[in-house]
Amino acid sequence: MAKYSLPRGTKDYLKEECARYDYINNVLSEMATLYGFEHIQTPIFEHTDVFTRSVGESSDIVNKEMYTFLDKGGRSITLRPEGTAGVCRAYVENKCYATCEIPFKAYYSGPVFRYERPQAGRYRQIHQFGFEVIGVKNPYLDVEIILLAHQSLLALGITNYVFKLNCIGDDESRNNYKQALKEYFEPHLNELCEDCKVRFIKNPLRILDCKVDGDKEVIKNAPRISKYLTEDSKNYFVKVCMLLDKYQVPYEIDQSLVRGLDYYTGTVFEIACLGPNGENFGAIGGGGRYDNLIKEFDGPDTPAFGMAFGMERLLLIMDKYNLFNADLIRTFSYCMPIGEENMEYASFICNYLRSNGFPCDIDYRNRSIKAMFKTVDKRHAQFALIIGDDERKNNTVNVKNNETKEQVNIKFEQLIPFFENYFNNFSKHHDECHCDECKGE
RNA sequence: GCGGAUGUGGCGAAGCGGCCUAACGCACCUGACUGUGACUCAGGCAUUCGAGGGUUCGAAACCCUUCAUCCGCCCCA
Repeated sequence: MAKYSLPRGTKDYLKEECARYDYINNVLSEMATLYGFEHIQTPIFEHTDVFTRSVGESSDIVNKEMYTFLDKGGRSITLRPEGTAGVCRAYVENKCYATCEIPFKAYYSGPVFRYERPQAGRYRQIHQFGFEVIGVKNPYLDVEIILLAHQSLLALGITNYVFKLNCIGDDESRNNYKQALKEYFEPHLNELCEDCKVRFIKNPLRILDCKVDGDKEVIKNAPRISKYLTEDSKNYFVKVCMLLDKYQVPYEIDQSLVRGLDYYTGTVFEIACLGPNGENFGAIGGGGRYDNLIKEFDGPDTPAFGMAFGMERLLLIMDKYNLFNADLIRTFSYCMPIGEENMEYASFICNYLRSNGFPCDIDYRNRSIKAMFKTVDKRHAQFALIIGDDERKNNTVNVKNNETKEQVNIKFEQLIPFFENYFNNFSKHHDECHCDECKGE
C-alpha cells in the first residue's frame, strides 16, 4: 500500500477518466457557446465573507462544509464551495454592469470544495460546470437556461432525468411566506429537531428541506409557498412552466424544494437522475434565480439566473449507462521497432511523422512483436508501423491498418502522402456518409 | 456530524492462531514461434496480508489505535 495517500474525499483522474472528463467538458463548452456564453475564470479561493454573505449563514454549506483557513497575512480565506458567488463578486468588482454587454452571460468550469462525508458520487473536491446570466429577469431566460441544461444532457446521451422545479418567490412573497411559516411552526417547536429549531430563527424555509422530520405531519401540513406568492411571482412562474411544456422539457413541481443556498429567489430547480437500477446519486445539477445577490455584493440592483452541473455526477451516471466511447484515448500510429538495431530508424520515422503533424508513439522496450501489437490494440492505434531489418535497409515502413488489417510496405518518402490521403478519404466519407456511426459526429 | 459494513498481488478472491517462504482465476512478462496480434504448452509475477502498536513460543487471522473505502442518515453536485 502506498505510503502517501490521497486526502479523504479526493480522487486522481488518470488517463481514461480524464479523457471522459474532458469529453464532458468539451460538450458543455460547445453547448455554452451555442447559447451565447463566454468562458470566465475566478479564483478557487475567496475571502470567506464572499460566501457567508451570499450562500448564507443558515445554509449547511456555510455552517459546516467550508474549507476555511487563515492565510499568512491573517486573512480568512475559503476554498470556494460553489461557483456563483465568485462570479458575482467578479462581476461587481470589474464593474461589468458598466463595461460589459448586458446580459452578462458566462460559463465556468473547475473544482469546488465541501467538507462532507464521502460516499459514492460524493467527494470533498468536486468539479462544477456552471452558467450564469446577470442582468435580465424574464421567464424566457429562466427557460433558456433550463433548455441549455436539457439540451446538454441530451447531447451527452443522458435521458432519464427530470427537472424538479419550484418557485420560492420574490422578496415580498418570501417574507409573507416566512411569516406564515413562523406562525405555523411556533406552537410546534418542540416537535422539531435541533437543526430545525435553529432554522426556525435563521431561515424557516429551511425547515421544509429537513428530512429528519420530513415524514412528520407538522411539516406535511405546513403552508405551501404557492399560496403566498404575489400575483407577479405567480404569473412569472406559470409562464415558465408553460414554456417548459411547450418545449417538452421533463419537469415536475416540487414544493418542498428550497435549495441549500440562501441567495435564491423565484425559480429554483434541481436535476434528478436515477441509475439504471434505480440508484439515487443525488442531483446532477441545479440552479435558479438570484435577484438579490449582485446588490448583496454592493453592485447595482441586478437580477440574475444561473445553474451548475456536477461533473462527478455526470461522470458516474454516464458510466452507469455506458455512454462513453471505448476509445476516447487513442493513438494515431504506433512504431514497433523489431530489435534494438532498428530503434534508430524507427525513432527517426516516429519523429518525422510528428513533425509533419501526425500523432505517433514508439515502443522503447525492445519487446516481442506480440507484446507490441497488444499495446497497439490497447491504445486503439489506427496504424501499426512495423519497422525491422528489411524496412531499415530499404527505407520503407510496413504500415498495418489496425481496423482493416491491411498491410502495405511504403517507401519513406510516400509516408506523408499516404497518411494525408487517408485523412482526405476519411473526411470525404464523413461528409457524404449518413451511416449511424457518422451521424453522431 | 451520526449509525452500520469492509480493507489479502494490477484486478477478483481463498485462507479466520502453526502444513502460508499466502491457493485459485483474470491481467501482465518471457519462451516454444530469428518479423504479425488467436489458441496451446512451459515458466515468471505479494519476503507479505491498509498502516502503527499489543497479546502469543508462533498472527493475514485475536485485541487496541489509526487511515481509507462502501452503505444508510443529513446535505447536495
